[in-house]
Amino acid sequence: MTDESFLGNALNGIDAKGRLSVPASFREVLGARSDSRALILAPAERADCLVGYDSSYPAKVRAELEARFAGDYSNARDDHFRATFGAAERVPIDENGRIIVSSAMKGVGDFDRLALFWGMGDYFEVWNPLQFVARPNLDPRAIRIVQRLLDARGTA
Amino acid sequence: MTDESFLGNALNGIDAKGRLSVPASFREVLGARSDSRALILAPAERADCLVGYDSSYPAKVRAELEARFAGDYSNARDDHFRATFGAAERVPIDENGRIIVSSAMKGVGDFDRLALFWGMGDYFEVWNPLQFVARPNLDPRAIRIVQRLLDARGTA
DNA sequence: GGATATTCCATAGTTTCCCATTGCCAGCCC
DNA sequence: GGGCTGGCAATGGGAAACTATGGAATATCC
Repeated sequence: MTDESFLGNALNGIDAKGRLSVPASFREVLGARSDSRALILAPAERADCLVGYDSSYPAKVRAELEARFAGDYSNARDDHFRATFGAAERVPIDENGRIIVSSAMKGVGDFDRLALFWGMGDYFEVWNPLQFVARPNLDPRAIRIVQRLLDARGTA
Repeated sequence: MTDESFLGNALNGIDAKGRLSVPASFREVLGARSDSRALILAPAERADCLVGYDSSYPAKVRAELEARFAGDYSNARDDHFRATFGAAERVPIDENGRIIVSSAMKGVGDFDRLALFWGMGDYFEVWNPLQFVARPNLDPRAIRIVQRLLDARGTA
């Protein structure tokens, strides 16, 4: 079961083509959960970052939402589905373990040239590292870890 | 289970002949579900937009409606069936992945020159993007995504 | 015939694929 | 221990393939 949790973190570059390497350890977890050839990216609920799941996630959420809104034929139900599915993307992972970050997702996460992967157990987050370290109330040890990754890149 | 959920979005142009490209990712889902050479378009129940699904979906909708209106022999029930099935169209997808938006559907969705495809999991919606962003109570992140797409098209 | 629709081909901009390079870490030998 | 070596992870670049879209050519209808 330890295989199936997203742990740890990584700071990777986004190149001119929008390509971004998914950390090998996360790819392994993705493979253990469903299919390592793709992942799901979506805007996070409460922060300007992205969340990533394995590709079995949409089916799960669909079942969940359909149960929750059974018999509900309201606009609220529709808007909820809109926010859930239309704003998410299925992103294929190439032979080298990379994905391409669409411009839509770049906008949502306010990305520049770096992307920080952060394990969250059942899923993971992808941050602009500068937004991450600027976040108030976050554990200072976490911030120091990222600060060190940034320093190792030679980027202030 | 391959991915059979409609995820993500796309903003495509409607040309002078009423031609409209169906996003490749949606065509893939259509193919995985039934037939990628056609789709069903219908007026949405609660908004001035269209809903689209694969050709196997009407059967599912019928089952759903019959359950929802079981034992209901009202005019409302009949009107609902009229709106659902009579107003729907089976639209062929051409070699280049395009459909023709009939003038009837153009009226229903109040389309101009752009069409926004929006994934809803089990189906998808097609909007006039301006109507979409003007919609109250919709997740602001979804609206921002569309706003960015509109900006990328230049001020149209 | 004229207008409306349908099929076919052309193209520009991306995206995808493939291969090369770099750097890191582990293990190993001397 | 120091340095060699092999494997893997991350990244860069070029070329092929594909998407979205425009226009021309052909068919269809009144």
